[in-house]
Amino acid sequence: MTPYYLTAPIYYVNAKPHLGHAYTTIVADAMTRFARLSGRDAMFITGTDEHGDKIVQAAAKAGCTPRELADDVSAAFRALWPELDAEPTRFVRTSGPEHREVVRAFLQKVYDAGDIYFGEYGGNYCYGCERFYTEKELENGLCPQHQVKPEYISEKNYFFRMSAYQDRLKQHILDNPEFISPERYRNEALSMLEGGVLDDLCISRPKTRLKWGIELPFDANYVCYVWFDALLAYFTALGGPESADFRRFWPAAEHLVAKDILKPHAVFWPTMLTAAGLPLYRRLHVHGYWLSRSAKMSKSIGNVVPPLETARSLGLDAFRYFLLREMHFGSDADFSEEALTARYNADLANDLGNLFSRVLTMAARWCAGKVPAPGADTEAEKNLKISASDSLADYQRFFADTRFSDALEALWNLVRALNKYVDASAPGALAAAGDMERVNTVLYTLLECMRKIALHLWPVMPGKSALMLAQLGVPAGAGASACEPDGATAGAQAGPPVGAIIGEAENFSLLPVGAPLAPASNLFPRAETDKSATAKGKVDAGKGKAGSGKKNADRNNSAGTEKIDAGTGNM
RNA sequence: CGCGGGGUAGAGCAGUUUGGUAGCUCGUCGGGCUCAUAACCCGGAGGCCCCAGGUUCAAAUCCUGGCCCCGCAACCA
Repeated sequence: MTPYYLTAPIYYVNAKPHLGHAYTTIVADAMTRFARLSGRDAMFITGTDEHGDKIVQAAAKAGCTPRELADDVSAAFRALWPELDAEPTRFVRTSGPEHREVVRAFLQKVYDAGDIYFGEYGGNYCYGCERFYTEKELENGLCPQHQVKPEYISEKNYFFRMSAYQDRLKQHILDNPEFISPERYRNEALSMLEGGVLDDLCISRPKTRLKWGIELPFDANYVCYVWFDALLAYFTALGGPESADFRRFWPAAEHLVAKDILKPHAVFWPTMLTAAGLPLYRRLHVHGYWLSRSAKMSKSIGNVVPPLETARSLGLDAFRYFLLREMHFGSDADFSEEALTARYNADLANDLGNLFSRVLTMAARWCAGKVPAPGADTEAEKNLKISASDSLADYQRFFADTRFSDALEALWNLVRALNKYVDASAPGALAAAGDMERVNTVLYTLLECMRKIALHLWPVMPGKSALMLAQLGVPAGAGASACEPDGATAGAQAGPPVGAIIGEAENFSLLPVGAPLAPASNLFPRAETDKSATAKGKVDAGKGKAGSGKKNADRNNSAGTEKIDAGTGNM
């Protein structure tokens, strides 16, 4: 099996997780699940980055030690992922002993190679902020935080000879168009390497100023700069550069990050690897920000979206679907409850949920609740299968290229085509006319396509995917080609078997005839909005159209949007 | 002239690489259907594709010059 190694960031523990962290981790989880469906031996890691000045400051503010803060926040991150159905294979903490040894060995290696030197750095230092400021950052020569004049101090430090690798890195990016993607971030990275602008990187902090870090192996008076430490967590997760896992997975390494940490990943990290004589990662995937009320989320504006509460409002799977569907990977996107609800109703309730509902009801009525044996295909089936093949192939191609929104849109082309197919083939009329062979053919075609949809959605909505498959009579832990009675994969890593989508876009006879079907389905109950509540209030009027905007006080005022218990979709 | 991204129907976006009747989702208006979650299906309305020049038989797309919005700008994770 081809290996696949995906890293989500190891998150900085200076603050609790927010929507952005949730998004990155869910994307990583979805990519990993997709890699498994595609037949790869996939590993996905994340963790927490716990050293540095900011942690010391945050701890002081919280009235605890850096260790206590790190333990606390790291645990919060770790506990969140299962709540989001994100299942990292491993979770690394940079304050752990294994990581310290990986970092020290790496530092020593680069030091021995002659790429770390002792030098002097001078600059405007603000004691209040405990950091240096550049001339441009100062406001009228004063620290923007404290409005005091910074002191010019110079300090002896260790520097990594990063500038020496600038040209080689630039050439690598030019020679490998997929090394950094999407393209806009590749351009950003290239612009960081233009015209000899790259400085050497200061990689030490004197202990007089900072003690919370990893001690340099060649000078006990200094600790390591956090980024030089943090990036190596990607090694620690594999057991260090001497391990068997490293040899197997590192050549397949892909990183997933948000745009704010582009530079460390696109510039620091590859130059570090080169200096240590190690191969570079394969790819770097960079995504944008979730905006809240069209602005970057920030505590001071007060528009931070809490991930877990939001995820629960319409159900975790709907939340994951929304994140992957709404944001075009790489660009920023706006988050709002309204958009989430709109997406939920339009895509999940109306299109997909209702498709399951109507088809399973028909199967219960006319096929005795079992998968019927199809007759010969007519033009309608042939055309539908051609378009289904296209949709599935597009989905797979886009998903593999991190174009999740395009992928889901392609899959929904199939969902909509199935709804149209129901209308066009009018199974009700066929049944009334006694043409049961046609009814069976139509329903088998629908059910088989629905199974493909459910299977392909597993990376995005693992819970609902399993439920959909169960409603279609596909045993848990079985996929496509599947339906073999081994059930080996069921258990800890429940879900379709590795490689389950291979061949799915071409073969339309994979659903076993005679399998028991759920008698009804209510996967995504419609979420009520103010408007639909109003419309509902005047159903009896006959027309069903909400023409007047009449207000229904009871319905509208209490909660606005009704919350749905999404834990169990019934079947 | 620091760097990058963006400005396309009421909203959100795609299309720009490889010029050729401007497309998708939501919303809106009208119709149909009943297997279904007031859903689904069909059809309509709605756009000087930021502005001004230029190249071309032809420009949302290529070129030049503006205007506006958003990020980033280097010991910040």
